[in-house]
Parts: sequence; C-alpha cells; structure tokens
Amino acid sequence: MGGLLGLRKVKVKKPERLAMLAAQLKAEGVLHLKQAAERLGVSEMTVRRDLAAAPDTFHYLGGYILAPQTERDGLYRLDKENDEHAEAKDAACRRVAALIAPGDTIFLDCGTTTPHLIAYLPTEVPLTVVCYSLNIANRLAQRPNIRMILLGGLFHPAAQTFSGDEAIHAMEHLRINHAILSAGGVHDQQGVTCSNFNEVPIKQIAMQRALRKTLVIDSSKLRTVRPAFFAKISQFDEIVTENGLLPRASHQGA
Amino acid sequence: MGGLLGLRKVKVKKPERLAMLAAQLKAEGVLHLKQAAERLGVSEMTVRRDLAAAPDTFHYLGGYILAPQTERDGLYRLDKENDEHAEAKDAACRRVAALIAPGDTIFLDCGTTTPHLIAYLPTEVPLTVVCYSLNIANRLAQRPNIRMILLGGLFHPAAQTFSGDEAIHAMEHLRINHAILSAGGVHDQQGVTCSNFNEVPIKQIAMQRALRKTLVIDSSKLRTVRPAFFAKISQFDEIVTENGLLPRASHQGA
DNA sequence: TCCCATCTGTGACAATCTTCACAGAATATG
DNA sequence: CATATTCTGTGAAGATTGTCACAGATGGGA
Repeated sequence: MGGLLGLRKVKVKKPERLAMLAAQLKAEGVLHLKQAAERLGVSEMTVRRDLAAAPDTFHYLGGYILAPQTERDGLYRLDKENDEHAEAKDAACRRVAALIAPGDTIFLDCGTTTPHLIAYLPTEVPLTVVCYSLNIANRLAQRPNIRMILLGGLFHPAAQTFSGDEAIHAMEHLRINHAILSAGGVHDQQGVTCSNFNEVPIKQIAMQRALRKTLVIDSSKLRTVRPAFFAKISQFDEIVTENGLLPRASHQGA
Repeated sequence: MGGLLGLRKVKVKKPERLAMLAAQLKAEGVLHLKQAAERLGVSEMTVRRDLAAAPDTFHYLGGYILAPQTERDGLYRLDKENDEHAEAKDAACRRVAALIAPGDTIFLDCGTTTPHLIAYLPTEVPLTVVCYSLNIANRLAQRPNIRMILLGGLFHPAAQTFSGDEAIHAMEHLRINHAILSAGGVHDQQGVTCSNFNEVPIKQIAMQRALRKTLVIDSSKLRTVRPAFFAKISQFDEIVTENGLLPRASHQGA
C-alpha cells in the first residue's frame, strides 16, 4: 500500500460485508454499486462477487442494490418458470384486450398466457371477470374497478387452479359474454388441447355458456398437441396470436 | 396487415400508457425498459419520456422500472396495516395449532389473525383446509401436503374474501371437523361480532356444520363490539387468546 | 386544406455496467 | 517457513444504458 505509514486498512471479511450491506439497505432502501464499494472499503468487483454469493439476500438491478423484498414469494411462480414466449403471449393478449366490450362478463382461463391480459383490461368501464386460477385471481385483485368472481373448489398446486363440481355448478348461474381461453396445443386435426385433464370440464362449460369464444395463444402452440382435448378449432369465434387473428381458413379444420 | 383479418392497430396515448405501466408493475413489481417499450408498443425513448413526465409515479433505476414500494406487496396489505397485535395473534394461533388433529378437515376463517395459524399447520399428516379468503389461500398454496378448498364467489377487495350463494352451497357438501374462526369483537352481552356483513352467512354455516368450533383472537378483542353479529360466545367449544383458553365461565354469557 | 404545436422514432455519441482473465495479497495448512 | 488455497484488485473488451438533436408523424384549430 504505497508505504503510507499509519494509514491503517480496516479489513472486513465477506460475512461482515454482507451484514453491513444489509444494514445500509435497511436504512436507505437502495444503494449504488459504487457507493457500496466505497462504504465497504473494497472494490466494485468484490461487491459484485459478494452479491453473487448471496443471490437470495439482495436484489440487484442495473448497478443498484435493492433491499430485499419482504415476501413476494410464490405468487407469480408459474410465469417466471415458463415465460419462454412471454413476449409473444403479451402481444397476443394486447390484441385480445381490444376485443373486450364495456360491461362484459368475461371468463378468463388459467395458464401462463392469460395473466398477461390482465394488465390490459380496461378499468374505466364496468367489467366482470370470472376465473378459476389463484394466479389470475391475485392479479385481478390488484386492479381497481374489476368485479372478480372466482370459481372455487379443490386447489391443484401444479396448475394453481381450482376445480370441482361446485365451480361448474356455479357457472350455470352466470351469464358469460365472452370466454377468453388459452391452450397448450392447437392442431388442425387434433383440435385444441391442454395439459391438465382437470381443466377440461370447466373450459367446456365456459365455452358452452359464452356468447363469444376467443382463443389466445402464442404462435408456438400452433400445430402442437397436448394430452387433454377440450374443443374443436371451429368452436372459437377467433384465434388470436401475437401476429394477429388466425386466418379464418384454419377454423374449418378439426 | 398481411391479410390477417381484423388486425387493428391499437394506438395508445400517454395517460393510457402510464396506466398500463402502473398495472404491469403492480402485477410484476419490476419491468425492464425494453420490455415496457415492447408491451406498450412504443420505443424505449418514449417510455423514458413518459417516466420523466411522471417522476413520482415510478422508480427508475439503471434500466429497470420499479413499482413504488407500497404497491409492490399488495398481497399482504391487510396484515401490514393491522398488525398491531401481531405477536399476540401469532401466540394465540400457536396454541390453536396444538388442537388440530391428523386428518382433520378444517374451516379457516379470514381476517388478520388466522393467517398466523398457517405457519403452524402440520404438514406431515393429512390435512384439508377450507377457506374463503384470497390472503389465506395464497399462504396455504405455499405449504406442501395441505389439501386446500377455496369457497369461491364474488371478491370483496376490502376484506380480500369471496362470498356468494355458491360458496355457501358448496359448504353443504363438506364435512368439517373443526371450524377455526376469528372475530373483531367478543362481548359478554353482544356476543361475537365482525366488521363485514358479507362474512356472516359463511361463518354461520361453517359453525353449523363443524363438529368443533374454536374462536381465536388476541385479547384486545375482548369486551369490544363490531357491527356484524355472527355467533354467541356459548356456541364455541373454546376461545383461545395469546394467554391461553378463556376461562369457561365466560362461555355462559351471551 | 393548411399551419402550428406536440408527440414520437432514429441514430450518434458518451457514460455506465458486465464479464473475464490474470496477477498480487491474504489466509490457511502442514 | 513453504506451499496451497482462497480472496481481492485491475484493466480491457463488449454490451447496455443515458442523452441529445433532428426529422417525421400526429392531432387539433383556423
């Protein structure tokens, strides 16, 4: 250290540094990487490495360290895992949002596509949304001015959905304008399919009771098949992907 | 439009974009500038300008848009606000957990007390929990090996609960061993009361159908009254507070 | 229709963040 | 004390982000 006598360097080890970081963040909420490095008396590189070693303790975004978020836990697990085509799904949902009419009672399917729609739902006009997924319900709960009806029943952790006779029975008392469904596979011959058999009855009832049926998918689903069949392509009024409406020709199949 | 019928170009103006951003953030907490631009269908530059025009609405750091702190954890809002007696509630729930038998089907009330119980529910033995609150459902969903049945219906944002004839109807098909209820007020003369009238029917049905009825409260609720009456003190098999069981003498009242 | 004010997209440049490899320092171990 | 291991700092290259100016697009009024 350049022979500057008396300049005592205070050495702090990793666990201690992490504790100091946590304390600073508690007080300030956000810390710039450069600040953090200065305050801890180490290089930015070291701070980076510390953070990388404790990935769950802090949030790091674009040069800033954020205080850990208390509990945003498993809420949006599904999406995070399976957002391969998140952008396509989002784009498709944006198109679907334009199809929604004021005053509609909408049935909103579960899955990883339909959650994207919620951000685009209009909130200045009356709107009722019927759903059967915990994930969807959580998002709807956070939007103002949307009447939400959740079809309850037994919870299926894998899909984060509810099912049961009661849910199906409940639907029979609802007047649905517009069912917005999604699917894991859409195939000319094999029709429209999904992965979970327990979703089939509720999807079918929803389609049966809805005046208008819209299928929203990202285009990677086209020409694929999943185990559980729930509808023919021709049963839908329109099929929306990130590229727009599917040409009507396809509707003649299956 | 490449022959894709009905492909409508959606033009969105600034106020609307800000609203969409806010909604997305509410749901996801963080948004990358690039994502935001794509979802809104505008350039990154425009998003930047939008953000600059509404400096108090969003947090922006190193390429990421953050939801204001308050909205990021909307999920557990209820608790945060009203956890004055959180420790007492927690202690009371710990006592209640000891009353739960393996294989029980439990009805779990909504409110700010009952969520504390969930952490203490046993997961090594079969257990079914029936609930009607989104808050409770979210917590149960995160515990393994618990069968959860959610009574659905119309969502009430203020209390984060569901209600409706269907929910009540659904209960009639369930065999409940043990109803664990909470209350906003417990009073010798006025009985057991809560704040929301729409919770009354479901609480009453649950009590009617349950073999054992436990009331769990923190002791600050004793000798207070809330607007909605739902049971007499004597209807409960036990009343548990952070200090233990309420002496049986009190059960003679109301 | 034209003009004006405003909004929006683009490209260029500067500033910053990210990652990597390497070398020196600190620490542990025998 | 020597060696091995781990930890830390540095600098450079590449990717990303921030800022700015300018031009085209849009949307009212006159």
